[in-house]
Amino acid sequence: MVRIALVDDSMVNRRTVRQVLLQDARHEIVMEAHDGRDFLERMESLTEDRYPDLVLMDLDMPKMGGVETIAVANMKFPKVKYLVLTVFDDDDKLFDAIRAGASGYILKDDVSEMLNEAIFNIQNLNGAPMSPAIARRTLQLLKSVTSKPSGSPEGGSHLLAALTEREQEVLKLLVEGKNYKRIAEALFISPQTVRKHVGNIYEKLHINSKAQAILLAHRYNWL
Amino acid sequence: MVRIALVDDSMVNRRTVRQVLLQDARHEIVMEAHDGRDFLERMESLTEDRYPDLVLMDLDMPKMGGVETIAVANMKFPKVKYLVLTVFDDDDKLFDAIRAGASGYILKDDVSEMLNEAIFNIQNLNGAPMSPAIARRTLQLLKSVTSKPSGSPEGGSHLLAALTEREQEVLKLLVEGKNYKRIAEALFISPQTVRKHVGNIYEKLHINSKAQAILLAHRYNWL
DNA sequence: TGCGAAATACCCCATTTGCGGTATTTGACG
DNA sequence: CGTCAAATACCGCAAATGGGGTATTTCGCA
Repeated sequence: MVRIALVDDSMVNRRTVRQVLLQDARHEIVMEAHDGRDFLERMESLTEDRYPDLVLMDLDMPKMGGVETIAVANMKFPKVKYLVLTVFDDDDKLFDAIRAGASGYILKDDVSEMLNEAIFNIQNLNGAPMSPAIARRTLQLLKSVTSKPSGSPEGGSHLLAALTEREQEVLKLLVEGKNYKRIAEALFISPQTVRKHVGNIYEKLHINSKAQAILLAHRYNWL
Repeated sequence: MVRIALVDDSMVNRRTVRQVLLQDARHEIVMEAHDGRDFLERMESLTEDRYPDLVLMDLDMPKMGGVETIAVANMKFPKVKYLVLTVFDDDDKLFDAIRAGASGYILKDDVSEMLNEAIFNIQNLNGAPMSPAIARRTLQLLKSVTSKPSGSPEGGSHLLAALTEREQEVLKLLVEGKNYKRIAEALFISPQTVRKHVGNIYEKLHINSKAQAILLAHRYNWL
């Protein structure tokens, strides 16, 4: 069963989507929210085992829009996937949503044709479903930014190279905002070991806090 | 009718693809070539009205690879669409193919399931069909080259607007990696007050650590 | 074969942070 | 004048973090 949350301010839209969703018996709607704030609050009141697997998110909502919501939710609930369902097909919205961490982007026009397939793709193939028109824009965007930026990470790459592979793995998770315990869980090692690695990393990079690690990582584009 | 060309050095592959293609009676195979050079030569011997509408292109071929071929062909025959069919799902190949002008990118594993649908998308919806895994990579690439086009303070700062001016000042210093004491010094207030502000900020942004604040700030380009 | 780098794991301790409160002052606005 | 939001400031406590160690195992390579 795929546990799904709907976030859309229009009840009519939710109703439509619900109808399409429930055509597939493996889908289960476990939450409905009418805006981003509402969604976050509902999530925060849940234990992890009750989280949805997938959130279908409208973009244009009062109080807190879809992009901001995805950005925040992606940090707090990184295992949950976010699929944008919207009427907007402009580059800015698409770009923002992708940057915020959306796993897919589907136009409402296409919902009835491809929503269920898209959910299957996200869940089982770890794919990134997009409406055809969106896919096309994505390629164009990707092509247009393909100007080979001059900011080649020369100063930083040699810094990174000073780290062992394991240390780089740890750093990556650290930069994602995870604490020692979560990093330990992700790497199947003890939190103590993580702390040791982090200590070594700090020494090699000449820094002394998590905040500085995140800053450095972003400055040198280790995203 | 969609006029289609197959370019693949393996006859077995061509045979497989042909079989899938011809399931749809609207498809017509007008050319088969075994590498890029072969394809270009055949194209050059044709009058424009005999060009294919769509070329299914393998990437790994002797003499002339798919990427170079697409790049050249796209210049010489700009009306023809190029759809990559390959076993490679690595970023470099994908990136190169898109830059060269591919209209879509499908993994050979997915051919039987989505090739015909992909062709329909390209022809009729002007879409850009991709295997789900490829779509995912595309999004990641797009995200990684996100250099922020223009400072759109409107785009995603809905969240930021929820903060008071003072809170925004505090957040800025927080994101620079300063601890409470340093922030307090910078703003000529007590560290206790800073902590209070930070608490309020976290509540408004629905986050709960300095690391998340830094991540969010960078995601929205409050650099 | 033995050395050293890397990874693992644990210890102690001081500081920082997140989170729950309460309280006072100030300024804007009806 | 009352009130409400914002800014200021403090208290306490538990958890997370940074900094200083030590010890064991593994593995490549000189």
